[in-house]
Amino acid sequence: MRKGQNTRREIVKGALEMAGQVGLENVTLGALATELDLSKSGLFAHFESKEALQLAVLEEAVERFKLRVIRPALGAPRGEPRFNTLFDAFLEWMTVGGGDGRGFDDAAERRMGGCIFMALSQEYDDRPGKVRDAVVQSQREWRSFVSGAARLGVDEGHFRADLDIEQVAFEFVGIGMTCQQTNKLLGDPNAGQRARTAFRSLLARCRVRREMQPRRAPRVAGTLVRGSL
Amino acid sequence: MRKGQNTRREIVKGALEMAGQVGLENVTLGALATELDLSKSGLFAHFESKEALQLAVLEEAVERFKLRVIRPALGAPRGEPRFNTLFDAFLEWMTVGGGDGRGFDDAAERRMGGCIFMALSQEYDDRPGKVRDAVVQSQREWRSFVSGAARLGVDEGHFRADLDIEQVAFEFVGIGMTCQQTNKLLGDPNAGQRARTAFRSLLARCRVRREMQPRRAPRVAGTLVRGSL
DNA sequence: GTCAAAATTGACCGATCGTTCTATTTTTGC
DNA sequence: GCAAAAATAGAACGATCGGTCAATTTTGAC
Repeated sequence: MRKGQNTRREIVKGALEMAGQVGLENVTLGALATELDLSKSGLFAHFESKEALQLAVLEEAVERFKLRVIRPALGAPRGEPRFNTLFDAFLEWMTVGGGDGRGFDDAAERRMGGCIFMALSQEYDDRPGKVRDAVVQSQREWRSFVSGAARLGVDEGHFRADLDIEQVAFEFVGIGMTCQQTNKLLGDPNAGQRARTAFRSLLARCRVRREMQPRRAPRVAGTLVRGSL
Repeated sequence: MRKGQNTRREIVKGALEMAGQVGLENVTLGALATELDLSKSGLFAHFESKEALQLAVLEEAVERFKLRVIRPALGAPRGEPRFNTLFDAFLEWMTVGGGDGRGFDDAAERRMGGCIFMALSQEYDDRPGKVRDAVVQSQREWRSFVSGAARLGVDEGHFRADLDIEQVAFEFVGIGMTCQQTNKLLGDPNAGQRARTAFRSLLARCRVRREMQPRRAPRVAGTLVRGSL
């Protein structure tokens, strides 16, 4: 018997979309039921509590992120190529948003727009509970993946040996965050280009040395202090 | 007669603090009244609608931001010193959060923690209305101020003449955003240091040329393409 | 101290919140 | 096609939501 599992998925998908608009905490069982043509109790019967639904939504978001961002990166050769692919996929996720990856519903996709994890980071950074814990874990794992990709760049000899990979991850996600604000809130169509420019700069600092300190006399290759990134 | 004006301020301050925890949209008149030892109707009498209260809260946040970030920067000499001061003040705002600047209530200050505008950017990026419009305007003005500070750096001869000042602002705010997530959500005490390191890198790119393109043979000062930042 | 104006209260509105319970319908294994 | 199981519906719960209104208390200028 599996009809129930199917509707459960539909509920989670609908809740994820709604969460992108009003926030996960403000997804309402009644409104969700109305949108999905279900009775409120029929919907609720699939979860033991609203919190359980929220956790399911987060799980779905993580799955989509893996599908749309992590997997494409893993398909690229280790080192700089994978690092670049990771950023491209991340940027795509940030600007387009994460559809469910099975039969694109473009309209719904555009409507969702933007990275749900950024919203969740803000929504739960002061709200203790299981949902917050899950959000924290997802973001820790994401940073770890980014820094891991940078580490592979070092291992492959593409990046500097003394690269601070966590600093790279820090700046990497920062570019994505600004990009989202620039694109979605400020409505600047150049957000993607700005992000790519910033990433190119980050990439350059990963690759070479002696790029950090300002040089008053650029042609003279005198003693240069090694920067931390 | 002015007693009413005073309570109004108290209400707005309380609402701002509450907004930092649960989001501006979830600030509830009842809960706010309880916390301030007021009746719900007595509280509500000071505003024509909840939206008016929200706008007042946003206004208060903008005032605090000006007091804590903009003003210190304007007190520094134009150019690189002001640019540096701006970042320091911004970072302080991001990590400590914005108190009201009159008699520090440290407890309340720590409780608030973090930049309310980041939360608002997420909360309203998909929620049309006057509040969203006000949030957008505040963030546009903020970016404009940052890029203006960078422009002064160019004018003063501290920064490159061909500097893309909007790109600088883009990356500037990105550092702050990641810093907040790293500090508040992930609980990493090194977030501030990471942000400072990232800023030092950005600053270096503002100051000098020829830093963008990777060089396979660093010692050879061959033909170098000028990067956009 | 008086008295009008301002500030605040408390009761109440319909709507909706998450949740529970008991039917009723639909699906599925046989 | 039948019975058991699963899925859905409907009504109702107390609580709270934003908002209104008449009544009351507090305030401030004279």
